[in-house]
Order: sequence, then structure tokens, then C-alpha cells
Amino acid sequence: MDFPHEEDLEELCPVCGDKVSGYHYGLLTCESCKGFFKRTVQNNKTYTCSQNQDCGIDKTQRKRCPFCRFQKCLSVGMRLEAVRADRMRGGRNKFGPMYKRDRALKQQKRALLRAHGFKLETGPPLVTPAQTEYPYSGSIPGLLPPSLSPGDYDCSPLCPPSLGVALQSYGQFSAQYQYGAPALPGRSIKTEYPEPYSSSPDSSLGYPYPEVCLPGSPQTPPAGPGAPALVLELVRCDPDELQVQGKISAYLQQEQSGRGKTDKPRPFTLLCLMADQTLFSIVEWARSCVFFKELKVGDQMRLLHNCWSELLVLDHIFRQVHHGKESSILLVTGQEIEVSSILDQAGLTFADLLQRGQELVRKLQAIQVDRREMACLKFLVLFNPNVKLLENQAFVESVEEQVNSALLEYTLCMYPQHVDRFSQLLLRLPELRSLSSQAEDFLCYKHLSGEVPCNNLLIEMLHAKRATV
DNA sequence: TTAGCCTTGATC
DNA sequence: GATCAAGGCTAA
Repeated sequence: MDFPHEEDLEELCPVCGDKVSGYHYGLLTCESCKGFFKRTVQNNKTYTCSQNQDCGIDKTQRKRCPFCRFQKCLSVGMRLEAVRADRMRGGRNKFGPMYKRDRALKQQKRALLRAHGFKLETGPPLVTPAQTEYPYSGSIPGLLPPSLSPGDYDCSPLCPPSLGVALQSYGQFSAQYQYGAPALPGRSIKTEYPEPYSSSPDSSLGYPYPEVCLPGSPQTPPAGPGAPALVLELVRCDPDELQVQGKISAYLQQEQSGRGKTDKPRPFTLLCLMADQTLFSIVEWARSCVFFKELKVGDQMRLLHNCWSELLVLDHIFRQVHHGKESSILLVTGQEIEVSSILDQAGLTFADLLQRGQELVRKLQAIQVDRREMACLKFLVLFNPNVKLLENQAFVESVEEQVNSALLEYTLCMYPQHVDRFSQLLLRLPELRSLSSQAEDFLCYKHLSGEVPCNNLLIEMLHAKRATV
């Protein structure tokens, strides 16, 4: 054969994470998911979920909820039509060329990943052991009272939030903040191959793809053949920007109207409140994300405690990339502020932070980063296998590799003329890390000098990371 | 019902 | 003839 198949078998089943045994019904899966999919389709089985139709499926839990397992089979791209109606044994089907092409692509990706030094080892580990070797108990002991009601997006600053509670408060946010479309029976995510026998790429997704077109926003190419299914799935996790904007604006208005007319918050206090609420939306995004929701709460907290500031900075950076104006900053509330006026009022450190951020924006604008690439970068920041004490470190590592690989494939397919695009994107991550670290130091300093509103998620995160340093 | 192993047969 | 992705079988 042209390609060594042993390497295929090193992959993990996209449904349950078990060892892959070969291509089955459209993609590489394990033997048990192959059998499960076959039995389900052949016998026309219908299942129901006793939970919320979003049970985590892994090797140990896959037997618990066949409904969610089958949904996951479909969502990762297993093909109903590959199960033969006539039950004829042996031979090959129309997927043969697709498997071959997939192998070729995987081979190419492996070679490129090796050439790029494999994985994201472009900078120092995101955390030192001391930073995360901290006993998790939901919130920071002594800092936050444990008596708060389940994580509430509308929580006032008097009612301190807690990451642990926010992560565990299942369904609390989702009623207000429905990011992800519910799994649709029979929905299948388009695979990355041109297929004469299936419908058009995004029409098969079963959900719309809102492209937020802001001034200066780079054009995201149509998904088409070549956009890996995983990349599309990551974009699907993205929150509705207008909804987030509306929610945070409403919160800030409420917060301001609760103060007396003479008690107007200082601009920096407002920025902190805004960042705090953005952080809530980031936690909510993560909680509803594919892969992340399969982790135990402890691991979810470890990952978020590690990268919250990077995700916040990234959120800001992406907004500016879309905003496209160098002379002004677009806030999460939709307000525009002139950079010059900020620089006039800000101290040296804040001005430096802002300028470093703008530099990162310029670099991403220069390559016209698109929203799918941005979605991948967010996942690469979140799924950091270097975080210490992870219970399911192998899973985090596998997600990082899958996203890395999907991003590489995406850039190769969508921007074949831009050969070092993948490197250009990955090189931004150490810069982001450094910038967010500086931002954390600044926030810490401001907090110690009493300039940051107390009892917010921002401060909880800050303490979580520095508790044992 | 699950999942590991076996058999089959078109394609290379 | 080798490969490998279908379906089949069966112990747990």
C-alpha cells in the first residue's frame, strides 16, 4: 500500500476515544463503535436519553446512553448510507476513494506536523507546576463565600460568582444563552471530501452558519470540500456575538443605574466589570463546547484557571481584527473608543498592554485570519495538556492534536498559496501567552491597590492561578 | 446488548 | 494474492 496504516491505528476513536481499528462507515473508529453503529442502523433502533441529550461519551461511559452515543456517531461523521441495506458481506463500497484520500491527507499532515516540531511546542509551558498544584474546591477558600446561588449570568457584583458553581450549574445559562444548537436526530456533519452522492456541504449541517460581517472583517471562505468537519464543529460552538453584546450591555446598564448619580464608576472599574462579564460568557462558551463538556468539572476548572486571561485577551484581539480600525477599539458592548483618548488617560503599563495587543491584531489582520481559524486558536489555548494534575490528560492531549491537525488541514486546503499560514497562526500563541501574562500582572497590581471591584470572577481566576505562587 | 474476533469478497 | 471494510458470530 502507498501509506503505512499502522499510524492510522494510533488515532483515537472520535466517538469514544478508544483505540481505532480501521475505517468504518466513513471514518476511523474503534471496533465497538463500529458494531454499535451497525446494530443501530441495521435494526432501526430508537433510543431515548434520560438526561439532557448531551451525555459525555468516552470509553468507560459509552454504554450508558446509546442515544447520545448514536448522536455522537452522526455528529463526528459516521455515514448511515455505508450500512448496507442488503447486508451483503465483503467487497468495497463507494467510500474506498474517500478513505484513500483521507489517508493521503493524514500522511501529509503528519509530515507537516513533524516538520513544525509536532504539537505546540513553540513556547514555554503555559503554567508552572506551582500554579496549578492547588486543591480545587469550587471557589477560592477565604475569598468567596460559598453561599451563592447557582452561577447566574445576571449575578450582581454583590453576589460573587464562582467558576466551580458556574461550571456545575447545568442549564442555568443555557436558558438565556443558547449557544449550541441541540443535536438533531439524523444530522450529519459534512466530511472533508467532495461527494457526488451527498448534498451541499453546509446544507447538511442542519444549522445555519451566521457570518458576522463587520466592517473590515476578513472574508471567511465558504466551507465547501476542504473544510475539515472538526473545524466546522468548533465554529458551531462560537457564541452569538450580538447576544453576548446585548447581555453584557444590559448588565452594565443595570449596574450603573443601581448606583447613585454621583457615584459613577471610573473607566477602569467599568472595564473590569466588562471583562468580568466577558469572562462569564467565555466560561459559558467553554461549558457548551464539544470536547470540553465531556471533561469532569475538576479538569474543566484546571483548564480554565490556566488560560482564562489568554481567552479574554484573544476575545479582545478577535474583536479588533473584525473591527478593522487601527485608530479605535471596539468594546464587547459594541462601543467604540479612540485609541488616542485611552493612551492619554492610561498609565504607561496599560498603554503598553494596549499597544502590544494592537500589534497582535495587526499581525492577524495581515494574514486575514478567518473565523474558523480563530475558533481553532481558542480551542488550542483552552486544551493545554501541559496543565498539571489533569485527570484526563490524554484526552486533552488528543483534543489538542486533533484541533492542531484540523487547523493545519484547513489552512492547507483553504489557503494553498499561503504555505506558512499554519506557522503564522501558531506563532501568535506564545505572543498571546506573554501578553496575557503581563495583563494578569497588571490586574494583580491594580487589585492589590484596591482599584478592581472585589468579588468577581476575574479576581477569583487571578487568585486561583497565583494562590500557591 | 456489547465488543472482540471471524468471514467474506471487491479492488488493487 | 494481499488488503481491508463490510457483515456475522458469540462469550460475557
